[in-house]
Amino acid sequence: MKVQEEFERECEEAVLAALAEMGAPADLKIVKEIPDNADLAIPCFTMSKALRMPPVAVAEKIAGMIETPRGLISSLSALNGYLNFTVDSVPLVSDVLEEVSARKEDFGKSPETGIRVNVEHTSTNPTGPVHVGRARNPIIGDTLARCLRMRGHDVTTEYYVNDVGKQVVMMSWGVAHVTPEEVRREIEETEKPDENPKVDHRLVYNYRVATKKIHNNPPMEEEIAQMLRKFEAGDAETIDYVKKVAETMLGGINATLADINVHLDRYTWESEFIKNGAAKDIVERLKASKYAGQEEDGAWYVDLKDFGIHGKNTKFTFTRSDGTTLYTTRDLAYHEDKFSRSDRVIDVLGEDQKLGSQQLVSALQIMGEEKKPEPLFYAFVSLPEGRMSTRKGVVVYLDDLVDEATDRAYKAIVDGNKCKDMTEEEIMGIARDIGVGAVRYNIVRVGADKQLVFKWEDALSFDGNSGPYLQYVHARACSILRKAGDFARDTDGSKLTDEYEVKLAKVLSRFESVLADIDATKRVNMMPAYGHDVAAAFNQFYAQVPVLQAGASRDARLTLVECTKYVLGNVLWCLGMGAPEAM
RNA sequence: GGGCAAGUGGCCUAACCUGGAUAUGGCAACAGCCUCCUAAGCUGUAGGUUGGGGGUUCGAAUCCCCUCUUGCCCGCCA
Repeated sequence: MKVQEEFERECEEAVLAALAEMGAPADLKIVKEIPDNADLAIPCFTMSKALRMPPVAVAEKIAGMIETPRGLISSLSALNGYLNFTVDSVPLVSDVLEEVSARKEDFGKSPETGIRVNVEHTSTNPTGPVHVGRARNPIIGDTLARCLRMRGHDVTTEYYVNDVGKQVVMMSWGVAHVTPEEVRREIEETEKPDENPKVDHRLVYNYRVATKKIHNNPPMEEEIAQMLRKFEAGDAETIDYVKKVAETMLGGINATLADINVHLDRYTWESEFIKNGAAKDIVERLKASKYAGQEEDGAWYVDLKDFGIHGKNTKFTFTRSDGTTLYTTRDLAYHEDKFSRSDRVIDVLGEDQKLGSQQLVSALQIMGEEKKPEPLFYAFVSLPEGRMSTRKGVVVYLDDLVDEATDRAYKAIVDGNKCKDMTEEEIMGIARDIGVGAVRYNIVRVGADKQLVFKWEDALSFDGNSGPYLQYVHARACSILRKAGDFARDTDGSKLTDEYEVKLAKVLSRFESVLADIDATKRVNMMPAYGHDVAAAFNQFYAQVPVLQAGASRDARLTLVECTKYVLGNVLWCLGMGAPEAM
């Protein structure tokens, strides 16, 4: 994308030269914007004071001093105090097409940076299936990881498995001690039973029966407490048993994640930090700090009031009164572990973790750790009835959402009679791509810090600003290329001067800068927005400009179509969505 | 009580970090467009005091203060 940069440089230089001639101070700042009605705009408000002229007059004076066309600048006009520059589209379009054609599916991908980035996401407790309220985590995390890979970073995605604590111990107890008969009765008593045969859905019933049996039953409570103590003491048998149950549950969770194209590179088990003593080391290091203190009954804490922590209690407790470690203590050990093998550590977390994350950062600082995790928070998805709760049955499972979306996509394909030449298997594959695409897109398109109310009609939307809208354009482009057969690539921008052709090429050229923005801000919702821009520009082009019947510009247009296919294919890859060649 | 985040046409949403022109799209509504490359599409119409109030600025959806509403948090839980 040399031409765009060159163009911007030329504009800037021309303006600076004009300003110098007008006697403006040399350090005058120039602001550059890219608006809709021009390729580059420079507002003249800042110059107004220094030159003692109204902005509108400044703009007009400068515009009068710069002769166009000149280099890559094809025209310049002054309007409302702005200088609006237009680029010579011919070299620009040629440049875009050449680069995309040369790089193909690597277009937008940066050279390897060698920066090791760890993206921890999902990390949901292995005590039940993934529901839509939590689905934002894997979707945002996976999308971010994919974008960072495009940036050339060495990315590892990672799931922190919480296989420690009362919840998982109860869960394992339930798996070991609850009989099938008890499970059957529990299901019968449930108002809206969960019919899904996957393990993660089934084991929830063992967990529920266990909770009920243990409640108000002192001998059993003691049994659980006993297990917990053994666990904390590092008893390998107990830890391994609980881990095995957690692994079973995780199998179900991973199947769900795989369905939405999310694969984790690595799993780290919380229990490791108890077994290998890392959590104990953290305790010793924190105890040695000047912020450390001990309650009368023996619990240790660090006081974080000097670290910007507010509230009625600024103490951050890191051991129980009996000296055992807490979740956050182990999380500190985990972060040290991640720092030891990464340059950047990104934690995708629910907004309920904000305070915890802040405390973690402060504790790391107290320990003398120089690196800081980069948290990425998302607000919860709720239902119109309120907050999601498995217990209250106010819940939509991700498995059910994906199934429903896939079914609807299947019907749309069959109803649209678009499957005459397809096998059943092909139809199913496309339906899955579309269903999953709709679900992922719908969640990732909204800014992470925005509260989201889940509505089936939105999640299952296949038109307008939706995942399938982008996929449809990909399929359309593929269809044209299929029908065209072999053609000679033609990147000559002088053959693509139609307004829609130029607009499309300009949109394509923005891909790399979108990736750079996401790298810097972690705002993954910019990717679906960009994809929508590409798709919309293509659809307009498609409606206005014939390709196969284009005569002399046929090859050039086919090249533009092919470039769109590559860019959109890469966008869809970043979004973890399939790119169907027909739909 | 304190802290953190969000509030944008009937509904959802973009731009907010880094202040710039007439506030981006979509859904729903209305009116058009398939003898032509996939109508999951395209074109047009209508719909806004960016929750409210103050301030900074030549200029505020964007920054600051106040206020209201909503969500999240303030465990020797994970």
